[in-house]
Amino acid sequence: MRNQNKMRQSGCPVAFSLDTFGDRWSLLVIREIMLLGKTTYSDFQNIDEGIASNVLADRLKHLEAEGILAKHRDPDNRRSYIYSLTEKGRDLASIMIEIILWGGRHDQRPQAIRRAVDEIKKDRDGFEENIRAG
Amino acid sequence: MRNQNKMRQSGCPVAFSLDTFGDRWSLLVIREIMLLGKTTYSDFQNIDEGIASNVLADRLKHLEAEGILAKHRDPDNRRSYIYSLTEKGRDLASIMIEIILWGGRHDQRPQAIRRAVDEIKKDRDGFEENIRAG
DNA sequence: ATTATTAACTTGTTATTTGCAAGTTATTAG
DNA sequence: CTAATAACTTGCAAATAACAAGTTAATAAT
Repeated sequence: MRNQNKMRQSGCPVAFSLDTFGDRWSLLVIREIMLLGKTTYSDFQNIDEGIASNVLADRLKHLEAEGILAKHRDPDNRRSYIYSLTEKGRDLASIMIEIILWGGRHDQRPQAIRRAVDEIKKDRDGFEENIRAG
Repeated sequence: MRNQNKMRQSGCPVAFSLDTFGDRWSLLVIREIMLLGKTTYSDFQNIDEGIASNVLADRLKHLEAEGILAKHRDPDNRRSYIYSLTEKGRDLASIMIEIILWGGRHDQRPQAIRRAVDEIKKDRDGFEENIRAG
């Protein structure tokens, strides 16, 4: 794995947070679950940004170990697993929202997708409560 | 450099944000400037978490290219440069605050430093305005 | 009942990035 | 004039990531 499990023990809450969920792929997986309702390994493999299979496996394992994600069998299909956010994972909602809003403010590209940005601007609290409800 | 400059063009604001500032070292450098008043290359080299010199140079270059940091000569010492946050960089304040708060909520380690957490809890708006004032 | 397909990974290999030690250049301090 | 310092850069080994292919168990199709 990477750097995250070394836990440099600086005691800083920022470093702690980053060690727990702060890398590109972890946050994109969290986005998929939190915002796009994706739940399975194959859902994540289809992420637009294209994650490698071994890296995805590594990140899922790490996020589960950190208590951000939970993994359960799919009751309707014994070869599937369903990944979901734990309470601790849903508590990332406000960070995710701020990341989206910042992106919305500074992304000038024509292909920028504004859907989530607009939704949050319209009713931020509702958006957040919705995530936290699980 | 890494991955960040590939800009996978997914159009997603989360991916955009992560490509701009979303890796461990970038965020730790931003923490140093935003919260600890550090401004120089040698300040950053002394980060508790221990960043490699070549990686630091890479991240500073990237953050400057992305318009998060500005680099100016130190008027009092011609061999120094002073790095500072741009408006766009200071606009990361709310993300940083949420990251700190999340860390504060979930870091159970005895050595966890609560200073910033407590300050933000006491007066979040003041804390944020202070950062945004530059 | 076989065979094909799917889901979730794992493995092997190559490419990229990181970490670490040392070196460079332009100041500034003694 | 010599030693330090600031900000990098370079070289190289080690760790990670990307890419392609393979494995195993379970479901779907014939």
